[in-house]
Amino acid sequence: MSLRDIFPIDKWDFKSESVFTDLPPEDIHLLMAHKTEQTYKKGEVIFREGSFPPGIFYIVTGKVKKYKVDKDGKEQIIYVANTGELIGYHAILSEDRFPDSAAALEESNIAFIPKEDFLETLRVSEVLSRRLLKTLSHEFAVLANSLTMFAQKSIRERLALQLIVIREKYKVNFQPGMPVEINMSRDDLASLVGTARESVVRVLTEFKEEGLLETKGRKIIVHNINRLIEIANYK
Amino acid sequence: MSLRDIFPIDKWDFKSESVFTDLPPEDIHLLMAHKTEQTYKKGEVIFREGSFPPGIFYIVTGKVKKYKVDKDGKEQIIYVANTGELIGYHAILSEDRFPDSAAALEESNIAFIPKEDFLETLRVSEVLSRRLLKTLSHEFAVLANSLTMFAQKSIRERLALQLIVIREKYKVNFQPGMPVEINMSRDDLASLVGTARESVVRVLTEFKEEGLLETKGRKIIVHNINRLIEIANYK
DNA sequence: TTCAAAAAGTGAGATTTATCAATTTTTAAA
DNA sequence: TTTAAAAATTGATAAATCTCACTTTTTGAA
Repeated sequence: MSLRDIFPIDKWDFKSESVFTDLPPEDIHLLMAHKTEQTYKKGEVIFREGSFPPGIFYIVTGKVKKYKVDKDGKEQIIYVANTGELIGYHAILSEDRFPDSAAALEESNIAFIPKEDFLETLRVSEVLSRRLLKTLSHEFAVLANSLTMFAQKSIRERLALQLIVIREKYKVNFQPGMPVEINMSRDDLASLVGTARESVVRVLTEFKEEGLLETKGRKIIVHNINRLIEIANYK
Repeated sequence: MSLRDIFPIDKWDFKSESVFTDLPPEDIHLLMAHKTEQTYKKGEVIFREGSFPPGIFYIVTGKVKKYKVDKDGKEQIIYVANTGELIGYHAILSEDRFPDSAAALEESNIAFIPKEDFLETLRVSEVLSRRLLKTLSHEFAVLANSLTMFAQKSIRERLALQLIVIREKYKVNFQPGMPVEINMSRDDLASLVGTARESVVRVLTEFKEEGLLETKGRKIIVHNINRLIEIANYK
């Protein structure tokens, strides 16, 4: 039984399908004409909110947090993008600055595609344009869900929900029955859940005491996802 | 001096410019070929989350709340759409059900455009397609801001911010110096701020005592928007 | 205009969450 | 391996917010 059967993961994940699905080879070629690939170390910033976008980024491998920093320096993670996802296109499409920052959550391989190539491909490719419209409107649904979660759910509920969602992203070479290790700092988890680090730790302790998960160092291994789904209290 | 000079209202409002700006007359004609117009009474539902989208809606006059209802029946307003805005297109573009519900906040005149006409216009009109991409990516920035607000700001800050944002939407035939009356139920305000009605009332009372605003029945008239901006504590 | 229903407002107490100040554990560089 | 720095954890207390029960005011239909 897949998670998808018991939890609507698509409502919390941007990537229902890749932006490049069904993209004709010639479009891909045009898009990739001047791409450059670069490795970002854990914590390294890929782009910063408020700066002008030089192009878009494709996550070849790794994970990236998209976040905002408020005037007091407090960080809020908007979304965690995974291998195969495109980032940084909102700024170019809206003809504005980056609305958020992006940093590698782990060592990541990221391809850079110059703005000109992206816009040119968009101009000629109806498929790309259509796919971006689909992606962006799906993202709207995901953000609307997140927004409602932050506005209405308790920290316990939010942490349960985010553990379910983030766990999916830590499934690499996953085989059924194989344990999934969530390897995320408590500070990042707190920023994802929208709370203080101490509160995350306390609820994690509760979950441990209830036998829902175990920790190995900073790593979290979920044992009872069904119960987490119940706690998340999501219709 | 306009609000725009002292507060980044665009970061909180979807409508930086209309989706129909620069749309060639022939595209408009195609889009409007089978449009029907209908009046919705205050509170009347326009579409409901989870149902399949028959088309898109254009607000000719009036205001519409886009909201989600959670399993306990609690309502969360995602966004308040105003005269001139298009709603309901996310579901069609994402080939999914409506991600949220929409209801009239006041008596509203709303045009319905069948799905087929919208998709056909999108197929032939590069301008429409491009404009929707721009609109959707701007919406992303707005929702990311809202999300951060819910996750990190106090109720006092959130209410101050939403009063600034919502007040703009109640400027009809506005002349400088003319008072703007925000005519919104405390329940809707609470749903917009993500809190309980009582908390909204209490903070409104504080604001009144501090001389920032007055109320006339349910109507709110802001007197000191600069101070509200300070309280909102937004960079 | 009247008046009943709906909405707004108030108070007290309970609950949740944040903050601060530690202590313990983990991580990664030498 | 060792070990210092970083990260995680814990406890106590303060602050914010919610909930419930109630009163007052407003609204809109008759």
